[in-house]
Amino acid sequence: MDKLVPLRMSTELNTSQPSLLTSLKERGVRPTRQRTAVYQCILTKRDHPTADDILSRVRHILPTISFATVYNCLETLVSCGLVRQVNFDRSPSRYCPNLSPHAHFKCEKTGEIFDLKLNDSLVHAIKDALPPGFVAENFDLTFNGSHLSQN
Amino acid sequence: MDKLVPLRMSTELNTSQPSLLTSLKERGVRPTRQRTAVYQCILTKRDHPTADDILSRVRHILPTISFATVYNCLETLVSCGLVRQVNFDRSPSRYCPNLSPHAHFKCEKTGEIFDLKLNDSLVHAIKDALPPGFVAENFDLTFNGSHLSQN
DNA sequence: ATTTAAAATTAGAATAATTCCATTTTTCTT
DNA sequence: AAGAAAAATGGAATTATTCTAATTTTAAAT
Repeated sequence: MDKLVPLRMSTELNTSQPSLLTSLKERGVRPTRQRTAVYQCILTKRDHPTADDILSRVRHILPTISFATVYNCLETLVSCGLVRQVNFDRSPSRYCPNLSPHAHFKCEKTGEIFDLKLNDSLVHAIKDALPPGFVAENFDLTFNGSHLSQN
Repeated sequence: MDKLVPLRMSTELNTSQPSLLTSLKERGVRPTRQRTAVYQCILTKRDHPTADDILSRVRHILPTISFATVYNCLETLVSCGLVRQVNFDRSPSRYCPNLSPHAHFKCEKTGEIFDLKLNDSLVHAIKDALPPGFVAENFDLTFNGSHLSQN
């Protein structure tokens, strides 16, 4: 498959959740059962699952789906800009359907990953950190720390 | 070896380059020939080398050094806060001796990685993106894009 | 200077996430 | 229904990194 150019940047504002069908068809990518199921998994439980997590979840719906297919589907969804791939250091990639501009926070105690909304002014300020001659397609902002759940 | 607590955060301002000997001794970590050589390699050619790059460079000085040792040394240097580990997606980790607050920009055309200085106000603004209850030890900001070298 | 114990280095095996490959299946178009 | 293109599949391959067990080096104590 050719590498697809995402229509949206990971840091671009996007309020309306685009439908899978629309987004895939726009690019002549077939909305197969596997792709639909993988996407639904990511949308339903938004806990930044790994490919491994996704495989076991999606197998409840499509018991014979393979690892290779999960990776293929994820690649397609990321290329289409429907899903963001989230990496913390070199741990397994995680997948996130939130397309609005946000950073990621990983709690070192629980391993939980949180989306942190970035407001427009910060997004602008970050882009302004680029000196002349540097043109960015996207940026990633990740935090490591601890999340104090107030009980 | 126990996990070391870095004295400095990756995002903390640090003008004086700390000496290897001082930083290691402060923590009771032995300044071996291998560690010294690995650190020198990273300092000398600041092109964000991978462990593989470092192995071949350091072998000019210590021809028998092993891969395991390079990884061990890098782990120690990172734990001591003398070196930052830089990750872009899931490609091999790169190593950076620049301890001042900076982001990383990867040129998709050339693969080059650039340090981008972050001024204090932006560092503050980024930390302010954390909602109450989130305490970050550090953050990483990475850009992907293209670098237009003006000729 | 020797001895000793802890720490560090080493080579090679092991691990694990991801990608590749060759084949089969599905899907679209005619 | 047939043919062609795309996608899915299982398993093998890849690769960065970590682990392991044995050896060597180091710093400290005698």
